[in-house]
Order: sequence, then C-alpha cells, then structure tokens
Amino acid sequence: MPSGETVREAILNAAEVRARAAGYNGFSFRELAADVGIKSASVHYHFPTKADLALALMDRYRAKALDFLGEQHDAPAALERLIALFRLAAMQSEMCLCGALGASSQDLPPAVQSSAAQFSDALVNWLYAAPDAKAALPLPPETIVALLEGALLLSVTKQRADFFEAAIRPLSA
Amino acid sequence: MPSGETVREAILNAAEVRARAAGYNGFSFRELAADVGIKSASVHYHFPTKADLALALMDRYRAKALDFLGEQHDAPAALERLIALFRLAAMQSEMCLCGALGASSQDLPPAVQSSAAQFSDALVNWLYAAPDAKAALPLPPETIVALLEGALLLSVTKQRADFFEAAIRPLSA
DNA sequence: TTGCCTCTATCTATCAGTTGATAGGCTGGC
DNA sequence: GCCAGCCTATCAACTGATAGATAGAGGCAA
Repeated sequence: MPSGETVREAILNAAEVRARAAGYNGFSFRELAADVGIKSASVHYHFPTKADLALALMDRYRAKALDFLGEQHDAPAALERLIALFRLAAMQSEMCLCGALGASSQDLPPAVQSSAAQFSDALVNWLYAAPDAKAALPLPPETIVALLEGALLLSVTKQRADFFEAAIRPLSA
Repeated sequence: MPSGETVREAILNAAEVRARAAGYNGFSFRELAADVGIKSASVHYHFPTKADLALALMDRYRAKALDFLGEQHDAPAALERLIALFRLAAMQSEMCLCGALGASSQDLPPAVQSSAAQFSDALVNWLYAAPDAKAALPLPPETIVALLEGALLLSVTKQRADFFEAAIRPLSA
C-alpha cells in the first residue's frame, strides 16, 4: 500500500475494487488480506464482521461521491458534474458500488441494503437541491439517476464504454 | 413442482428466482436441489457445471422476454410492451436477470457474461425494429433500455415500486 | 535507568459450515 | 439388458468467524 495510507484505508480500497467488480459475495476476508499483505484475522480486527466492512465501505463511498459533486447545485453545471461521476466509472469498467451491491440486495445484510438504497436517494436529493431543478434539467432527477445507473450497468456488462455515452446522450441535448 | 413440469424446468425456475434475487454467487446447487425436492448431484446431472446452468437460464430468460414482447414493433405499442415487461419485475421486487448477473459481471464465467450482454442488445434491437423507431420513440432505444434497467435496479434496491414509476414517467409523456 | 504494565495491531491455528464437483450404486421403464 | 434419472457418499477448497499467543510502542513508578 502507498505510504501514508492506513491499513484500514488499504482494506477499504481493496474491498471497493472487489465489491464493485463482483458484488457483496464476490470478495472474501482472505482475498482482501492478501491484497493488503496481512492475514484475514487482521481484517476482522478492523472490521469485525463483513456487514461492518460493507457498511463502512458504503459510507465512505457516499461521502467521496458527494465530495466530488461539491456544493455547486446550479442546474447545467450540476448535471455535468453528476455525469462526470458516472463517466469516470464507465471508462474504467467499474460498477457504481450502490448498483453492484443493490443488484443482489435480497441477500444483503439489512443494514447494508438500506445503506445502498440511501446512496441513490442522496444523488436524487443533490439534484433537487438546484433552485430551479425541475425547470432547468432535461429530465426529472429520478430519471437522470436511474438512467446513469442503468447506462453504467449495461456498459460494464457489455464492457463497452461507448454504450454509456450513447445511452446518456439525451442528457446533453 | 406443478405437474407437467419437468425437473429440468423446475430447476431453472428455482434458479431464476434465486439468481434474480441474489446474483450468480447468491444461489447454490444444494439450495436449488432443496427447492425442487431432489439432491444436488441430480442437479449436476441436468446441468454439469454452474456455468452451464446460468447459460441455460439466460437463454430461456431471453427467449421468454422476446416472446412476451411479440412481433408487434409499432412504436407506441412496442414501448408500452417493453415497459410492461420491466414493470412486472418492479412490482414483484425482482431484478432483471441480465442486471442481476451483469452487476457482478467481472467474476462471471465468460460465456455467462457475454450472454448477459447479449440480452440488453436484444432489447435495444427489438426497439430499433420499429419502422419509425427514431422518430416515434420519446428517447433513443439505448436510453430507454438503460433507463428501464436502472429504474428497476434502484427500485429493487429501495424496495419501492413507486420509484420505478416516477423514474420512467418521461417515457409516457 | 530499570522494570513493569497496557494498548494496539498483528499473528497462528482452528472451527463448523458451505461450495462446486465427482464416483459409483440403485431402480424402474422401455 | 440397457439406460435415463435419481441416489449416497465423498472430496478439496473456501467461507466468515473466533481464541489465544506474540511483538512492539509508550507511559510511569521506583
């Protein structure tokens, strides 16, 4: 791990990569331990249960996303910012963590599921925070977030970043 | 299982429910066997490997979907039909199989991944088959399919079928 | 300074349960 | 007699999780 990074952060980084690629059942304590260079028991020291880990992961992910989006809610610029967030993921063929976990939400620990649900709400509310949201956006906030999430999901499944661009084109018209 | 149903069909039915709820890593041979009332070795008799099973599952799922959609490609009616397909899933809080598998596509057997990718292509192409697709549809086919997939994903994650309706409203305007 | 104590973070070793998969046996219908 | 379709039994690998030992850093009293 890069110097200055705590072990806890390194675990979360490894978990984020694996969870976004393979979902909640797609990573194990042993894999994360190997990624970081420690033993699986040490991962349990930092995150007693897998649900604890996933919860911390979702919290950090939501905070990072909202930080990236910033406080500027002016409609045209805000939309571009939100698009940029998903585009970044599409270009790396990485799912949104919320989508990666939410797709198998029926066998997630309840706390993790509700945390994933909270993420999409946060994005929708962030869009609604624009003073003239309804009027200035090309589509309603719920539609925009659903479209971005779906475009990313299909683009990752097909491993074709250009599908993402094609699907979201109406957002820029 | 209902009479007249073959064991093979019963296995696929059980697998579809579980896969749509929990993804590729969210069901096991033993669970399916218990659902059907046989032993796990018998499941292997019908589907030697898990990849075989998932592949057969995706094939049947795509065939069922295209059958439901039918051959009527006239734009307004076709769109309503496609919406109905996803609405049915949303009302039952069931993911689309394509989305459920695709979300963790990075650790899917390659054949299964490409089969999932193929599904969304099939829907897009089905929409494009309308003689006046571009002109008569409110949004481009890629956008419509991505929106439906994303709206379903978030609606299932949040367990709120009304979110689905809110997100896809622009399709009916 | 020396000795001891405590806390943090890691380790080794192990647990019971589950996983996908295989080998080989039984049985009833054609 | 054959064989489709199911069974029992078993395998090695992996899972999340726990118990308990160890090493080192820092404080603190004699």
